[in-house]
Amino acid sequence: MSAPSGMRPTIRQLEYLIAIDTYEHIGKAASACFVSQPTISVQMRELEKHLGVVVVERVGRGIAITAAGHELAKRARAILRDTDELVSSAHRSATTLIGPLRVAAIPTVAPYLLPRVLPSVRKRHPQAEMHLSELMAEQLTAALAAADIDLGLLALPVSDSRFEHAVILNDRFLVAMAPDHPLASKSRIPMRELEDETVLLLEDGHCFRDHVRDICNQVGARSDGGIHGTSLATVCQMVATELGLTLLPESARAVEARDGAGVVVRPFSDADPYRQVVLLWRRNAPSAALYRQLAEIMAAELARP
Amino acid sequence: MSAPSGMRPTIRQLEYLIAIDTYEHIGKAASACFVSQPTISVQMRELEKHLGVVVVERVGRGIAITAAGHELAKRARAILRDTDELVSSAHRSATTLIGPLRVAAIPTVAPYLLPRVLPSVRKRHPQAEMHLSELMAEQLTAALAAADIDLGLLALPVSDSRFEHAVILNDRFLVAMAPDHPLASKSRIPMRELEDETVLLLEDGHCFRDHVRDICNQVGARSDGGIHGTSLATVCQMVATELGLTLLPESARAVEARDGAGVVVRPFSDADPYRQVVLLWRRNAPSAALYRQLAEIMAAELARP
DNA sequence: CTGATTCATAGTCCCTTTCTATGTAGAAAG
DNA sequence: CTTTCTACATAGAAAGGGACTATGAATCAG
Repeated sequence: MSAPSGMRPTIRQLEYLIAIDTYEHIGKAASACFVSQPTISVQMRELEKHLGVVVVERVGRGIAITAAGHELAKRARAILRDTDELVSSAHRSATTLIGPLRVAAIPTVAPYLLPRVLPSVRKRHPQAEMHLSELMAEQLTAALAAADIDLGLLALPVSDSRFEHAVILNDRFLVAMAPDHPLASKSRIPMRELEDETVLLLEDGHCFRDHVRDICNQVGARSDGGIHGTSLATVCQMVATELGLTLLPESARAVEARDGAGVVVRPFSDADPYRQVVLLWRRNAPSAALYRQLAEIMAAELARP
Repeated sequence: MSAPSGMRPTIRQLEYLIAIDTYEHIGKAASACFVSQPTISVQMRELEKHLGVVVVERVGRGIAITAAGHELAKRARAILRDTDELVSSAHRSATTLIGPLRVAAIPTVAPYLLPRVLPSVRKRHPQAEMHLSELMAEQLTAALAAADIDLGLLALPVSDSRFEHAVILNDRFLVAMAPDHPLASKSRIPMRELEDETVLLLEDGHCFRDHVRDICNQVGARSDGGIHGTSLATVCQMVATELGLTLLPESARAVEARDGAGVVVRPFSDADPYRQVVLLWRRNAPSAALYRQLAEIMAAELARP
């Protein structure tokens, strides 16, 4: 395919050939190419040597292009046109995302935030095909580092100097419980009330699990039972069956604590824990500037209720 | 169209880009291109500078090609493919006529020999489009010298060192007369018998007119009357109406002295004058070798009755 | 922490391209 | 027929660019 090829002509030789075909006059062709007349002569000789075909024929005091030369010039024109298109395509992609944009989000973010931010992303980069995937934080950062994906949506902390991030949402934690739960009677819940409550967790590997357990450890809630849900949806179903309570990110409220889900949420009264959801990319990613723009678009989208 | 463009990438840069897109590894790309590793690095940096877009991104200890780079590589592949096609097209045209082959013949040759030789020419060069024209010797040689045409079919003599020719037919002169003419009773005619006959000529400018008049001058025939035909067909019609006799090239016999044309032809008994019909081209024409081949094909075609 | 791998950088060399100056051939003019 | 002009070819020199070697920096593995 891309052979070693010391045997391909030069772009410049093709330019000269086209100029000759256009003017049928070496001097004028040289002027048009902003080079001296011998330059054209020499390069055409060179081209003829490589191609094994005579392109220009001396006739009288001038020249004539051969039929073969004319045919080659026609092809050369097409090649240069394609080359110019390649160049302008490159310029376009300097300011616009091109090709598939591979985005991954952690499972506690994907179902709740992606549907809200994707439309505005598509609006900003309509021609950018998007590939979405759902990965837990650890695999997500590995994939990002290996350039298997371009962008990540996850929660802080992310400690890796190879990455750069922008916060797109401060996502409050809410207490989620069955409507009949004793605490449900209060509109705001003091943290201490969680003491002695059973807090249901996600299974291992979810960073949100760690967030929740940290809080539980602070207030002395039981969170080490053998009960783990594989997703927030599962955990909420368990909450609805009164197996215990849990914490939910506010972003999940509309989906998981919707009317009829059997789950109600309450904010804390004496604290305001939250997770920071960020857009993450490789620090030296070529489109880092565009990614920062994207983050702002997402944050703006999420800011309005 | 063919701008000065120090701004176009180099073919070689495109080759390197493709290699990188193929291997996603600078070292392997370098090996594939038979150059050292820094060569690829430097040229890619150069390409990126020109195009204003990042093509390769350092990731870990290796590299990844950007979406933009992949897109550019795709275009580059097409460009190189077209370039290779240009090269092989050039090689083809080194051994085969390409593009329009512009052929002119003098009026006393065109109607009689072109129909006989063209089929074999087409057979030899099926893809060569042919442009035919009819020009008298003087304009024909001028057009050939100016490269307005590629080949000429005419009769010797041609004295111009810029040209080269090959004889394709020795074309005997025959006496043409009305069937009732006194000389028609003889199967072969002594030249002297033309003395005191009126020989009809073509109008000025036809080389065949000169050939005929030379012969007339030798034997003392009257050929300076005010009667001139604009073509051999016209002259033959005049002969049929018994305005006089004329000489015809044997090649015209089948057409002009066909049964029912009112003209019969007889060879000379004591001489064998003829004209030499040649294929003519510019000595330094790139396809001179092919033209010589063509002449041989024509001669062979005309040799069989 | 050490060693290996991979790409980037620096400096040098050399080939290629291009230039200027000159030669040569054909065409037009006297 | 000679002169002169125009146009392209050639030769030699200068400049530029591409490629190489050697080395440095970063990452990952053991």
